[in-house]
Amino acid sequence: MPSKRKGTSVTSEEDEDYRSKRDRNNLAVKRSRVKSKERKMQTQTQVKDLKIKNQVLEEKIKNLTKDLKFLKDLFLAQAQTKAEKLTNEQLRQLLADDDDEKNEPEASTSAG
Amino acid sequence: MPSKRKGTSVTSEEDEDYRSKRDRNNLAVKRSRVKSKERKMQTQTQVKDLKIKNQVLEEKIKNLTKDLKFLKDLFLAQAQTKAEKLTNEQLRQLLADDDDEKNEPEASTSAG
DNA sequence: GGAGGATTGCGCAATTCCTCA
DNA sequence: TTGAGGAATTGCGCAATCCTC
Repeated sequence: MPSKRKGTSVTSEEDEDYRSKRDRNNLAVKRSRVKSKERKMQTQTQVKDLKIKNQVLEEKIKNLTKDLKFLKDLFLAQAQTKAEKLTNEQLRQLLADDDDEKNEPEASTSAG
Repeated sequence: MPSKRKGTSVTSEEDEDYRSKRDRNNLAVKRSRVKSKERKMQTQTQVKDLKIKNQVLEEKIKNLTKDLKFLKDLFLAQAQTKAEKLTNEQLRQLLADDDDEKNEPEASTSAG
């Protein structure tokens, strides 16, 4: 726009440089903030999702535990009734509450 | 032109008001941003925690499922071997895969 | 080695939220 | 209930810094 020469030339040139630089930075700032906001929101929905998933898993565990207890009781009762070859001790070992363990229950007992 | 003077000079009074107001707001802004940053960080750790908890639950489910299968097989084999009063059909019902169900497995069958 | 976008702390101003007479 | 006044939040620009090519 201003085709100024010498005198103010350096200044106006610097001004233009400065301005365009600022403008570019302002755009960069906007981009950056949009991105930041997006990330923020997405971690929030992530929290929500994880909480839900968590509940589902808890529920599943509840059901599995219940089923397991049911089967254990059933099995125990039947075995007892039938007076299997397994001794009570063996049974107890076999059915030891392994719900809290991290390892395979089968490995915990080694019946000869 | 800034004509100061006059203790009650509107200008200087307004200036002071303005300044103190700005200063207060600047502090508020700082507080707000600190809080915001804290919240941000805490939801991030929350995500991390939830992910870990989730893994633990998954693992637990894996183990429970395995235990359940083990017991089912055991029970089934034994029942079969012993030729229980329960028919195969009844057994099948009783042991129907209820892992995916949301209801109590006991209710699904009414053995007489 | 420096140009240029990305981040970030900061202040301003507008707006929103909150409280209390 | 209302509305005035102050705190909190938010969009925005500046400048310093970080980061990368």
